[in-house]
Amino acid sequence: MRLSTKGRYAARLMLELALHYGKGPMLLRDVAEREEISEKYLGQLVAPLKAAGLISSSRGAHGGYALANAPKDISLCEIVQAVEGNLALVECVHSPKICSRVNSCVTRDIWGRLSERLTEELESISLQDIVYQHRRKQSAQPLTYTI
Amino acid sequence: MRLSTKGRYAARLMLELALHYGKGPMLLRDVAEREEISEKYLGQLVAPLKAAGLISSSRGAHGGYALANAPKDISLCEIVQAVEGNLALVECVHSPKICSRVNSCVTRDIWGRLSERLTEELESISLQDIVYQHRRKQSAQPLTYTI
DNA sequence: GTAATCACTACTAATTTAATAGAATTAGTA
DNA sequence: TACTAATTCTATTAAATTAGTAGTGATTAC
Repeated sequence: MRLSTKGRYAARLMLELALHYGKGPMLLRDVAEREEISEKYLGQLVAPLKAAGLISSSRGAHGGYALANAPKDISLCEIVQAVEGNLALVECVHSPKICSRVNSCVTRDIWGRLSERLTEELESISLQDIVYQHRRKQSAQPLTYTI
Repeated sequence: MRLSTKGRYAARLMLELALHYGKGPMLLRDVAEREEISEKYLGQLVAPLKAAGLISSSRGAHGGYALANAPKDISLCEIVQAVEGNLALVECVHSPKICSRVNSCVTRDIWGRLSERLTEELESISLQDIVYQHRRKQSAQPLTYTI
């Protein structure tokens, strides 16, 4: 029950855009370098994020990507959902037709409620929260070199 | 971020054993028939469940499987964990060594806390709870044939 | 001793994941 | 207009995972 790289990388991509918020579009190349993720692979993740209205892009020279809204108005849930699809822990929760047992299957109900709880948790975390936690953690980090 | 058939089938297998609790060992063949799951595949799931101390088995004629403890004393968390391994949403939470960024990566902290919340939710659901909900649902079910 | 049952191991087809590669499109600027 | 920098789109692929199937061996009740 692991989150794939899509969701994980999308979260890191969005964090970089949030850290750059208000400073114009950010190059995908820079995001890729800072997060040590393949630029080409990130290139595939921005499409669904844009389709979901979470980021905007400008092409050509001096182009790049920027958050479509303020960090406080973007939830982690939206980010993960954009790249991973619905967050149901089992497929039958969203696609009842795939199983003939849905009407009698109590485990489906349980997985459904758990999926809702998980979604609520993800909704409660905003990109702004992640920025705060990142800044706090950065300032607590020891330097990686000695003077 | 889906639960695999291992976790889902294990939950259904354990529910059948719980419904049969106190009536001696239950044949895997009967579990397979009632739940419409391949008996051979279920045969692979019982090994980790037994290793985790959740079920006991008796071999030979009149053998079968039974819960090792009362349904109220077995949590859904134990069942899923037995067959799926640890419930971390991302691998680096339990295996920090696989990524050099763990010390500075704030998203790892977030996935870690979410994994904990999910684990708590699963711990709060006992097999007895599932039996209750199953019985309630069964009695509310309309008959599948008309008189 | 034989039939019934669990136990163990090996194999496999299909799907998903995690990319890589390259051509096409768009926009700013000299 | 031509050039360059950037996103956008589509195809391909190697590796890993999933969801089984198959067969043989070990154990026990009768």
